[in-house]
Amino acid sequence: MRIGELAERTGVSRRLLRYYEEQGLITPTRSPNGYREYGEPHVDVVQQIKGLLDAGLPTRIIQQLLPCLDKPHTIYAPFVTPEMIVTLQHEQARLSERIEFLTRNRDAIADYLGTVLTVSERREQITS
Amino acid sequence: MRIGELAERTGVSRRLLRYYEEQGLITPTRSPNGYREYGEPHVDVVQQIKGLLDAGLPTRIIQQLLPCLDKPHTIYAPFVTPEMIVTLQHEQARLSERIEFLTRNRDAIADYLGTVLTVSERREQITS
DNA sequence: CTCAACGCTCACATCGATGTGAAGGTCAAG
DNA sequence: CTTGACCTTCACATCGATGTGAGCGTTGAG
Repeated sequence: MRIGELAERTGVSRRLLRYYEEQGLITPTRSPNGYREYGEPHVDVVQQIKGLLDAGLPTRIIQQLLPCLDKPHTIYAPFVTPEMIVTLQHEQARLSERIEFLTRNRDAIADYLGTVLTVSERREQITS
Repeated sequence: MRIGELAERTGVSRRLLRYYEEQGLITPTRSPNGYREYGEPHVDVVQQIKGLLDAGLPTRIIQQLLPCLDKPHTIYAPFVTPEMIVTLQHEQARLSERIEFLTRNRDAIADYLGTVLTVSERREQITS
């Protein structure tokens, strides 16, 4: 498919799709006329990228992460340098921290909402 | 304490502390001479802000979140408008999505690392 | 053939989070 | 009284993620 269709199916603008490519996150092939050609798997990859970006990860990290996020679990082991492993472990730890932090905050909000809602319920009973 | 100490204790630059204030996230008092004066609780708040920012939340959301993230669980209920509640519920949902997404990805990396490490162990046994 | 809809590249604009520095005020130690 | 280490405001710079548009090529339908 071409860039327009992919944009529509992923909700990511054409501009950004080209940007992702520039950042080395996706590498579509080119038709003879120079048009970018995307395959079906790109839909998932782009959504993955979008999600990670939304989650606050920078593209240069996403680039490191992507190769180990595909389903068929291809073994890239021979190409994996020790440095990459270290980077991945490091990133994994950072992800965990982030998750923990967000969870704590979400739970705090839940608590708060719980309290607030109970109180306003009580108030409703009184005023009614 | 003044801005320098707070910066040192939180690891957040003076510049950013002023920026947070400009964004309405913290409101230090002023000494007669115009210097910003921070209290002990600001240390925690600033670290909270830093964490949320690192987690990818924009300041305008953090501003909404902060009032319900303090420990003594003050009841702000009387001041809470229905719109704010809706916003909070919405933000809570978004946080959950983010958490879920990050968790999935972290686990995928864990899987990958698991596989890669096992393979390289096996290789070591062979070559040794 | 022409026109609309799409694609391409390139470049400049914006926005939020930050850095950096200028020009000046405050204050404590020597 | 001076010097150095703070503080102030203001403004411009940068960086990453995005938008927008100009100028031009491609393609398919009428």
